[in-house]
Amino acid sequence: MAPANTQFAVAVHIMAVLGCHARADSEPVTSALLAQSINTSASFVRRTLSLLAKANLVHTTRGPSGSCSLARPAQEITMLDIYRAVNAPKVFSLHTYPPQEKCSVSCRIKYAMTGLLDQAQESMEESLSKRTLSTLIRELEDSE
Amino acid sequence: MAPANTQFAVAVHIMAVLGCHARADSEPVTSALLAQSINTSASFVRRTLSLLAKANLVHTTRGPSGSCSLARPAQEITMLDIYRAVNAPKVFSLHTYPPQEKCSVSCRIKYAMTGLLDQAQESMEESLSKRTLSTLIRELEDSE
DNA sequence: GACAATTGTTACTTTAAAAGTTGCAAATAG
DNA sequence: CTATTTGCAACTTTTAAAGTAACAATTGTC
Repeated sequence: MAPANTQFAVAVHIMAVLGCHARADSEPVTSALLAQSINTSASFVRRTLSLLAKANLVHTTRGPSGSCSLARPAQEITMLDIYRAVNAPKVFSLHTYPPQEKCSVSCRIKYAMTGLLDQAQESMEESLSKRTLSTLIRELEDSE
Repeated sequence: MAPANTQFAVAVHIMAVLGCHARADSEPVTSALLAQSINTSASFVRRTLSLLAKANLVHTTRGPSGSCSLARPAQEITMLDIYRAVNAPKVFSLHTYPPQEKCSVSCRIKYAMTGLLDQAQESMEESLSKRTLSTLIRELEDSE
């Protein structure tokens, strides 16, 4: 596959696995284990994983017995936190054609649309901010 | 340029030009004129234009003196109407890796995430539904 | 009816972003 | 020292959107 922007979906998947294994006595979670769950390569997982680590959502340790775990409780992690961590692209892009001087619409449309697009983006982010990782994990478990 | 999904932005630009020229006694708007304003080819414009026509947002006529105009007043056209007309992609995509049978998270994550993503999509669409084309045009004019 | 000007549509090429891969550096437990 | 893990950077592949071109369909004008 290619351009479809599944970064966020992959990141949520990673976090869900970490959240489930945080319970107790679980075996340590490595990028190889995550890769199995997501059905992709460990290297690919690590790229996303390191973004999550930089955003202080997960804690990683290297070396033998190195592993990953949630940096804080699942109920304190929102979907917006995850979205921001993987710096997913904005919902919409403006077209970048140079404005045509002669046309007043052409010259001002970019400015006028910015407000519109920012508002749509904000609505979407607010929706994400209302769901926590723990809620998602509960839903996963309830569907057993 | 390439993958960035500016379809929606282009469609709004088209609609804004049509809205501004709807005022009175304006010269008829052709795809060539729109192309000038957007700084792209007439052919590219027509592709988006015909989507807008199919969604009954614009009215087009062929032949000499053929042109385009809004199919209804700008205050009765929302940004969501335009978004839907150009069938822009969803905000998020799920990753399509086949689930790993052994892993319960892997098997159920897709289902659990659908609700989350749908909700985010809906929030964004609701935001778009609250803005009409006439509002955008007014903003364009106010920035003179 | 012939002609010209416009939209509609399809097929094609180009481009850029994301997916996916590889290799190795950095860290660390034993 | 060695083995095992994450971190990171460079590279190739894939895919969907951007952009182009050509022509069919429509229709006003003469």
